[in-house]
Amino acid sequence: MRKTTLKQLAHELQLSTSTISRALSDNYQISQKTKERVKHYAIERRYTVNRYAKSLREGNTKTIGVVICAMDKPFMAQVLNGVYDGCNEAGYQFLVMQSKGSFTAEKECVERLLHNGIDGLLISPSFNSFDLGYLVEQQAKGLPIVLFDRISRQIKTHQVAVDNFLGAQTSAKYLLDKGMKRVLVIGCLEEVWLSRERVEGFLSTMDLLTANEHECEVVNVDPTHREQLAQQLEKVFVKRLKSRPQFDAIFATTDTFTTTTIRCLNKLQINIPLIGFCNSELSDILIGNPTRIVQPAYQVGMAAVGQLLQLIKHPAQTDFETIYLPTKLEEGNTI
Amino acid sequence: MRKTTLKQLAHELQLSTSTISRALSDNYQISQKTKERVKHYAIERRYTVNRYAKSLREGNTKTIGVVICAMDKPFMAQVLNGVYDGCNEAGYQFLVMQSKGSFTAEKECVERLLHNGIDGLLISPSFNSFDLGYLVEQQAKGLPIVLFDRISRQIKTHQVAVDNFLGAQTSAKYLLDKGMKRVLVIGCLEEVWLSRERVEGFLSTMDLLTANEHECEVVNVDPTHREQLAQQLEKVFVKRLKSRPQFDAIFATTDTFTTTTIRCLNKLQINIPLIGFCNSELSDILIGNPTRIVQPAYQVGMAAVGQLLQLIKHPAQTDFETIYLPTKLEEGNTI
DNA sequence: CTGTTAGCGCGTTCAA
DNA sequence: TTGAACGCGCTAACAG
Repeated sequence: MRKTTLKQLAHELQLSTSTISRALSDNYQISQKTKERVKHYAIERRYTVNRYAKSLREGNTKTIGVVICAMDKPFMAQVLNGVYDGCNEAGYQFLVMQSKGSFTAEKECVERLLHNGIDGLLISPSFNSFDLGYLVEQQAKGLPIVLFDRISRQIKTHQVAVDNFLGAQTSAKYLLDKGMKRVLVIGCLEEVWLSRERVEGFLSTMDLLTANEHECEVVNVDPTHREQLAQQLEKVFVKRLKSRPQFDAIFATTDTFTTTTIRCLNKLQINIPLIGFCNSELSDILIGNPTRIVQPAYQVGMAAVGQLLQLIKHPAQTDFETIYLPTKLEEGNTI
Repeated sequence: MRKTTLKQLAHELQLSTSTISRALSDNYQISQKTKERVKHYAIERRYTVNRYAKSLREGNTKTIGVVICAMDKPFMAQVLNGVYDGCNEAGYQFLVMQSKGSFTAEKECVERLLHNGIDGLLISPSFNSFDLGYLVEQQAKGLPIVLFDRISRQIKTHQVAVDNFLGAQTSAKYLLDKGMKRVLVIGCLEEVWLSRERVEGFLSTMDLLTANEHECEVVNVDPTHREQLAQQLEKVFVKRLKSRPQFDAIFATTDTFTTTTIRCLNKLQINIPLIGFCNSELSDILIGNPTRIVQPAYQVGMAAVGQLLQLIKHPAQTDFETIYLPTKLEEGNTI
């Protein structure tokens, strides 16, 4: 199991380790002949550098840390897929940590990654992370950081997000085209930018295109616990939809809201058009076949890695950029 | 960004690096007083060991490699979640590589992990991997390997699988209880153990409980390309279900078969009870509300890590174990 | 109980 | 064009 080392190659070729090292890295000081001999032999002996020794020597790790809420949510799994490809292309690897939505856990994740040794950090702060001071602190110590998904103005750095505002506007336009202007909007209690932007984008278009004649209502729920969420929504639906159907459609502002809404509507036997954010592969075979707003998850991951690698390469960078990627509307057959 | 080192602590406390090292690892040779002084100061200076130096020195990496087909499939994402928790508990970390279903890519993944440095390998071979000789080879060189999900007799080691046979039997029993014995079974063309075991398990119970009076038919399709799969299934459904409904239900033997079946049935406007393997979080709100066979994905990941760590700890191990975890049946409301 | 020394594998001075 | 020597940060064998 012991891997071949430079020393062994050197011994076997009757050369010094430094010559081997230089030959393998195509150093100009080495003769063509020696280079070829060394390279050839290295392949034969299946030599590969010891990453740990190299990292120790060079002071980098060729590893980036990724902190997310949970990797078994479709959106995040797709993002990770993008991160994976982005890293591979560049010869990097990545370590994932899950905060499970806890701010404390999130800080611990970063701590552990730091302890582990990373060249940069990719993070989607949990919706409970109001104070990103701990990130600013690490940044000041020299850690390259890129925020994605849930971005924030608290920290000056590259960021990658989905254009939630535009996505929501598109949804509103879509509904209005179908003649629907009485919409029940499922928003979020917390100060979650994601949901808020979507509510605002939606209403802005509604206001503009209907000259304020829309009859939308925003319901804010607490997304923290899955079961509680279902209960909250059920209550809302019973009250607003069951007796007198005063709404043309529902707009769900997050993936979880969309799927939980389907669950509740189905349970309550309520039939009402639904449009909502949804990134599952199965979004086209969900009950009621809702119209979906799909986020470019893979591209988010890709772009975020790109930004981070660039930041690692140019640490002195001070001109930061926030990339907004567009969503895609996938029509269901009920609206 | 430069982290505190043993040397710095040593200098600042007027001790030698070895004393610091020993104190921090609670070596018995160090006096209580010194230990406390050192530990206290280390915390104050926010010292953490350099994993790379430690690994280089100790010859291990505290990292395990994981090779899977794709991490954005619900089942695998859930497995990874289990792997994550299992690793974290033990102070290990893991590196994921995706084979995307290609045998060549799979071998390259292992190669890259090896190059990177891992203490052990967790792998779910792709359904195109007929020859696991390359794994046996690495095992012979001393690499601890654990197979999960798609297990194989080609390699003697710990393995973790889902009890596919039993799960399929349960499905058959479930259908028979409902009086359904004319079942269209969607199986797999390739020699994929997963699907085959499920077909066999299903038929075995059908044979037993109906004394061969069942009227099942097994259709084998090629799962390689998603779109082709849909076309194949559509053809099958048009031929067998559209004109004369000679079947009571469909049994889909993989997650992909289940969801693609739903897609096709929906498109063709065919209404027939469906039971199938499905591990998505959204399986309860799929069109037609099929009955699902859910695999204990998280537990598979957990158990596999457990096995691997044990193997890493006791490399001489020769008494191997294959763990079979039970599936769970979740009733839909249409069967 | 503590310090000195050596070496894990590598890349990079400095010397030849 | 090549080699010797050093040190990245750490642990362990060997001294005292």
